[in-house]
Amino acid sequence: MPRGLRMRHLAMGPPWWHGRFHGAGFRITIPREAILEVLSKTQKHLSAEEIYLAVHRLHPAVGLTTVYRTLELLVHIGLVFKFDFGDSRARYELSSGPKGARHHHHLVCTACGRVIDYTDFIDEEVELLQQTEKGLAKKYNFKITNHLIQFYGLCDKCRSKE
Amino acid sequence: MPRGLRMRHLAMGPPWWHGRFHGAGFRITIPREAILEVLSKTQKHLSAEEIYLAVHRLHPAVGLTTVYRTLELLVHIGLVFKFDFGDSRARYELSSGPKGARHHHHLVCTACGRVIDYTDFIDEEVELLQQTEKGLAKKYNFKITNHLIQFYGLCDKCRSKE
DNA sequence: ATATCTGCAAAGACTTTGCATGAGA
DNA sequence: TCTCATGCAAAGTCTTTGCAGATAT
Repeated sequence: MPRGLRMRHLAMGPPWWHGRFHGAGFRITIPREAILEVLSKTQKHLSAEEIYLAVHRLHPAVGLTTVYRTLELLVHIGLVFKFDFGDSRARYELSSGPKGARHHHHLVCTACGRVIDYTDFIDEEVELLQQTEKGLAKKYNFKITNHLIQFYGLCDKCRSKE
Repeated sequence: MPRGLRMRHLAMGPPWWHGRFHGAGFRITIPREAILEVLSKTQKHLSAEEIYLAVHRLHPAVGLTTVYRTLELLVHIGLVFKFDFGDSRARYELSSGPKGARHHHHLVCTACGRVIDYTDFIDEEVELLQQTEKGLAKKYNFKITNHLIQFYGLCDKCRSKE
């Protein structure tokens, strides 16, 4: 693979996440870049296989195993969050963009599995969560790094079917 | 199987959850009673296999398949909540006791997998959540039935190892 | 009486591991 | 150059399904 693809990044400075890799002693490779690129260009909650298929279109040599291993790594270093929406396969999302944007939570329909991202009330939530985190961290001597909030119920379509 | 076991329940009136079964057209059977009994007597977050083993001690004839099917049913009718703590097996908890007690959330250590139940700050959380639920229900026309909150981080033991 | 439920065995789905080859720093 | 990363194939683990026999109401 020629360096062309990577030159595109270099032309606008190294991608913001390179530091995270080097800092932790990991290498920057084509599959890793491709997976991050796929994740950064979607708003969906992709499964490992969906990521594999998308990456595979750009770089057919990349295998599913590498996708799994890379996702595990990305979750480990905090670049990616792994979700379980109850459809028995893991879903992945970039934990934050270059600007730390896009913080949101999920609304999951227990009938059809649809997942809606919402950012409403996030400010109030975040405020309460930060207080809670502080209190919990102190009481249980826990170093809290993340949180998960999901609401479950019936979406409008499934509601009307009942 | 003689009716002795069930007489014990009848002697103190039918268990509180019988109505939930009959109302939904499901039958009350030994395996179902045994599974609910196991769940009601633990504070742990049991996996399907752990539940199976516990049930199996009381009723060796009950199989793992039935445990899975029963848990699915219990989750469906809202008696049990299914969790994912990241150890790639589902965990189950009674969603509430006879008195609706024990509402709590979880603190998950991402290093060792330990899960701590906490009830601190629950009141404030619940208040905020109810407002949020109301707002979300309206905006997205969702009928919200449940929520999930988990905090992730390092527990005290894993913290000191780093 | 009869629609449900159960247990066993087998299949299914997602994810992980072993190992030789290939590639980043 | 020398680890670290990858791909393929195979294995592993949890969970679901098919079906005949058993059971609750």
